[in-house]
Amino acid sequence: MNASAPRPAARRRRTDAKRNEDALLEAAASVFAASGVDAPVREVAAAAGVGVATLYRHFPTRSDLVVAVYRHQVDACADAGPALLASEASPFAAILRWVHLYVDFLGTKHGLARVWEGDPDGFTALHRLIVDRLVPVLTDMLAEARASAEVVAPITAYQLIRAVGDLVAFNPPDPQYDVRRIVTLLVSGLRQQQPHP
Amino acid sequence: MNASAPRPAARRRRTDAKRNEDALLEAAASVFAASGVDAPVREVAAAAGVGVATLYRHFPTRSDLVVAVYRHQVDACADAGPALLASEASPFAAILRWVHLYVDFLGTKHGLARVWEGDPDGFTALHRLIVDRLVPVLTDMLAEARASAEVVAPITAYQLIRAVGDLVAFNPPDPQYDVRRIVTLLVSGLRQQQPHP
Amino acid sequence: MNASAPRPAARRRRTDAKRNEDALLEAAASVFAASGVDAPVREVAAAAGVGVATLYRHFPTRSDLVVAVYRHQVDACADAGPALLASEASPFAAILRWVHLYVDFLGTKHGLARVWEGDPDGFTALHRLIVDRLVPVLTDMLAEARASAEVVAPITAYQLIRAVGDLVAFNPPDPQYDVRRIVTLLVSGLRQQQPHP
Amino acid sequence: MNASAPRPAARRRRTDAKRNEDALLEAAASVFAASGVDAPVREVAAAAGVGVATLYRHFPTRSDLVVAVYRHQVDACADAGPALLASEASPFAAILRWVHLYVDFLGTKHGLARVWEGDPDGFTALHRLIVDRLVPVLTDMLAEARASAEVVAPITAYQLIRAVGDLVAFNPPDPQYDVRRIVTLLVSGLRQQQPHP
DNA sequence: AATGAATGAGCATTCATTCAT
DNA sequence: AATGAATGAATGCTCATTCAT
Repeated sequence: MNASAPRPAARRRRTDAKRNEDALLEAAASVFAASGVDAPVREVAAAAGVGVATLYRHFPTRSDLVVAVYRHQVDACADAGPALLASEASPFAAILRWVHLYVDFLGTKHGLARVWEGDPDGFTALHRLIVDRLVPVLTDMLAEARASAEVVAPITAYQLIRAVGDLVAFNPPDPQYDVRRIVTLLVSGLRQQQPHP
Repeated sequence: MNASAPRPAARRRRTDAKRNEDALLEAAASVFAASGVDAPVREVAAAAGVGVATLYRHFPTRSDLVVAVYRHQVDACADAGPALLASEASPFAAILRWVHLYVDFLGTKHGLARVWEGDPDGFTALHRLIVDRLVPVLTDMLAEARASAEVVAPITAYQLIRAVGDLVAFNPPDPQYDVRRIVTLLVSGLRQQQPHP
Repeated sequence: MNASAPRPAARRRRTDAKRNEDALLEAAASVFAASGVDAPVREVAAAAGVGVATLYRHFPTRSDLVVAVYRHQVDACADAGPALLASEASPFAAILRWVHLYVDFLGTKHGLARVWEGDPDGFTALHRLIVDRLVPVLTDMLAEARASAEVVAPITAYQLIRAVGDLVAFNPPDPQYDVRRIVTLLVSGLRQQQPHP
Repeated sequence: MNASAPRPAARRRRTDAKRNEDALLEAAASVFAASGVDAPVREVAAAAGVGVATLYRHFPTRSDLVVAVYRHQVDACADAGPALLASEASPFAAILRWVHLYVDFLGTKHGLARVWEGDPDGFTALHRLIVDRLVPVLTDMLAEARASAEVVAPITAYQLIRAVGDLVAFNPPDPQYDVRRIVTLLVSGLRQQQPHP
């Protein structure tokens, strides 16, 4: 036995634990989609087929769980920004596509709007994650779009991301109300000089 | 017994009841502003100086209370539509002003975003109230703005009102995030042909 | 109807509420005796035949309940001090009798020792009650006993009361260990000059 | 296999196990002092740098751990009895000194009062240890003191040891309440004929 | 019509103990 | 022999709603 080959027992234990963590993440994603991020922790644990304490072991606070659930998607979204800038016909087109990717990410996650409140309990971590990863990406895209004069409205990336979050957060798929259309409306406003209300 | 001369006792009864109802409405408005529309009913009853059961008598569901609290403001908002259409420089300008009046109304009411969810428990009534009173007003304003080609985006009044609600609902005054600026951005998008995302 | 004859409904309500409160006090006394003052609140509520929330209504914190349970007995104990001073053959005899009344009061109350810890959660109120009501009584008795030279040890009433509490707190009736005998031993030490350990 | 030459592997195993046990004892002593003997077992295991199951292997019950932690000190205390009898000026002086050694031992161990309860869960073992080791020592000392008529109160060693335990158990250092003074008061009572309460 | 006491379900969290590796 | 992940029962507390007076 040597350092590069850990004992099977140890590795297996970790494998099982990882399996549980994955099950929790899947369960949480599903439960959050169905019942919002405020769903009872017991419900998540039950959906994952584990005890509540197991959930607490892996994710000591609800915030940790929420962040873990969304981190992958946030990362993918962040990575897509530069790619779209390169592939789309114009910076504005890239922004529009990127914002819709962000909408995909926010998807069905009810209750996520609380992320933007200064909630001391929970959502600080997710708030930070989004701000840290997505705001810089969109900031760059907006800068390019301004350089080409496609975007003229004095809106920051933070404001736009937060607004989209609000628009999506509480809207499950609804034939009467197509979120994408509204998000497109919002983004298209970037091309307008802003009137005085 | 005849309608024009109720017995003094009965009249007194009604007077007291009205007084209670008014106290409840004031209390609810204040509590909702401070703690959101999810605030405990006891808190509202206590603020009004009445028992909880009295609250329930007047407003059997939370939804009824919410509606009653906001009906006056909704009415005022509805009435302002035609007036703005007459006084502002253009239909678009009128729409912009009117939407900001609506923002004023939504103002400090945390948690109001749930109005748009298909919440069976509450909010159905407020949803209906807003749809019944405000959507027609904004529909007319949009029609005029389209007639003058100021507005070209294919957005319905319902969609716009709902979007503004989402944008405002969870955002207490925050120096980092000025809701009005975002709402203006959204409205200014009405003047743009909508791109395909 | 006049002020001296409240409406039957109101009075009856209060009567019922009082009945519940009494039931809770009895239940708490019994449960505390059996399982200590740390016993689950649910257990007390169940023993009283009421819901937990009813318990919380009457006694918002555990501390409140504990104090309420013991207040009557503390009062009785306090009142007995001067009476014993008058009736017993000597101040020392009165002290001895009084301390044993205090032992009766502490009786079977397991877990009560925590009263003396600086427990921020709970017992501050009971601690204060005992200090406020009993310490002055015993202080007077000790003063008289010192005046007649029966008591010479430099011990304060607070120290003695606390010591007796410790001796009794965790000792349910046990044939192997008679608390009264030990308490008597402690009190009889008051007549001795204290040696240097 | 023979006793005088164990295989190196086996010896190594035992060495490791011993190391773990020592680490656990040190950790437990420290944790018990800081958080009382009720401290979570995980805390002890973590402080020792081992898994909880390792703790359970070495000390199947909390009681076992408590006893192991305190055995050395109990032994030292027991040994001091005869020595003091020889060195002090009188049997009573020896008793007083010895009891204060016992107080030193009980020292910072919060929650130890439960030792005297008939706790089926834990503490039985520590109870037995103290009874087995210390009671005989104090019994001898009391016998000598009675022989010289210094002690006249009919108290057993068991009762005295238990009383001192109760007095010390829940009293962390507190300027308002000096345990040693009270213990001295108790011991000095031994020189008094006991009054009838 | 008004009261407010009572209810009990619901939720977050902790901890002792077991067990597969 | 050691590990530490998993378990789930236990507990404190809150809140919407009902109901007898």
